[in-house]
Amino acid sequence: MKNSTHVYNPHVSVDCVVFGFDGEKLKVLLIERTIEEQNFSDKKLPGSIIFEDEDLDEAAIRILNELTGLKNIYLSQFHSFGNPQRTKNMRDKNWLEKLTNMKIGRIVTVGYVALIKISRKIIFESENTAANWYDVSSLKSLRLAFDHNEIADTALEHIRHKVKSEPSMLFELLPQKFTMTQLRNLYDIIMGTTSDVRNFKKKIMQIEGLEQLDEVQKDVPYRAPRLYRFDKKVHKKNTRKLYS
Amino acid sequence: MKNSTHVYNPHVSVDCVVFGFDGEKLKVLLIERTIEEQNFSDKKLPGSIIFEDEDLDEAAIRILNELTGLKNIYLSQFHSFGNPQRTKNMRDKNWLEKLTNMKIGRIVTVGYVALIKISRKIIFESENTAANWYDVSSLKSLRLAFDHNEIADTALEHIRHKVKSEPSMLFELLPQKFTMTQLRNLYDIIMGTTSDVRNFKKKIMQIEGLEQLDEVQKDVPYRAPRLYRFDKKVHKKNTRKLYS
DNA sequence: ACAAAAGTGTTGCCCATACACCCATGT
DNA sequence: ACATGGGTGTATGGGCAACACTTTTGT
Repeated sequence: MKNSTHVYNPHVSVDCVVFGFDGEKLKVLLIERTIEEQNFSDKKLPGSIIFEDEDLDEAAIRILNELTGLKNIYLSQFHSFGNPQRTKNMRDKNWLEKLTNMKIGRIVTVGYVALIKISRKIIFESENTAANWYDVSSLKSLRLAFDHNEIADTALEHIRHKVKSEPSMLFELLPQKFTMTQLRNLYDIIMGTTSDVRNFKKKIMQIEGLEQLDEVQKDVPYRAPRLYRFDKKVHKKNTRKLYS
Repeated sequence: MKNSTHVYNPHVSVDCVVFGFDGEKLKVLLIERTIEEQNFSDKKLPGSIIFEDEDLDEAAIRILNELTGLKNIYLSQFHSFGNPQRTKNMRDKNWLEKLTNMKIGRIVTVGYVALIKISRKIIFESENTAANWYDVSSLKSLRLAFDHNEIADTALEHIRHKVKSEPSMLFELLPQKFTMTQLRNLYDIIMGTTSDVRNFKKKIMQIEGLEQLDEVQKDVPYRAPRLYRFDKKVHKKNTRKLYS
């Protein structure tokens, strides 16, 4: 603090790791980045430098809204990344400076996890950005821009922990009506487990607000599975002092 | 991103919530802030704007080292705070600008929890700062500078969660040799529980590396309690795939 | 002897796990 | 009829919670 010549203010950005679930695989939303001069293309996490009068949560909400058109997305800040080297790669740096019309020295980024229902058809083509879902399992073979591989890995760790203390967050990834198998698959993919069918059902049905419907899935070439839904309001009402 | 006139770079700081335990109470380390012109005095968390080429973790290490002279302190980043209003209070703003000799618009801060053994005698008088331990329970009646009450509360929440998944972090707060009662008190204060003496011992003794010594505490006016110690190396060696 | 805190085991209960067979549907 | 995945119940063991009396030491 005393030697203010050492003090420096970086840019601050928010990066979002957006998870989705297609019924079988866990997905991440990545933005296609093309650098035409170099005939080069890769992927990055959605993110943006924060605006002048914007809170961090607000910035995350804005980024997701610009990208998907959706509001009321489940968001959870998980970690901040400030390694001075993280924006030093020349390709990344040039790309950023061209995009923002600013000289970029250093960026500290705040990481957010977002969970969205992949079922909602979303317009992923805002002006100059294209986004696509990628299997989480394919992440290790993708070289994302900046330190986005590290950020995505940390995000995965984060939701793993969070599912344990707050399993109801799983329903943010499922459509309004879903089958028990989908729910169990989702749980197992995130947690890296292989749950027993019967035991899983017993345990998960303890969650307030999760209820079995008198309805089955249509158009399946085998015995139609029953559908379930999750009522957030019922859940919140009856889940006050839980999460011991 | 498209409207770069909205983009703005704030300062980035790291604030540390330093916890200690004196055998009975959980303590936080607060810095005395005096504004002589106004004959005013209050407290704040230790923190600093990050240096130009410094990672966030490094900044936290530096802050704690400048404050206590210690190295190898347990550190854990827990949340970032970026509300644009958080540095808008005039008293805080003037104080900051005088201290840093810079115009301060906005500060995004990254919060760290630090755990230290209160037993080590520490020099808390670095040049112009004085720091003292305060009971965590007294926090709600103290009006800290900036949004430091909120930061401290979030830090407490954080260690509460963390103790559950990683109870060995409790030993960071205890002296090298400690009694079972101290350990249990510490656990109960953090978790807000009142554990049964026998059950607690059974459970906690499952931790690898925690061992009972053939030694008792001296100079107590009642039956001398036995001492325990925690061996970090033994713990790490035998605790690979745990924390399910 | 008394005050103050330390130390120590057993039991019952509940929850988590393990496990196998029949059912419904489409081809 | 067969292939595919859906759906269901019970028995067992381990871990957690409840619980009370004796020991040590200083005054």
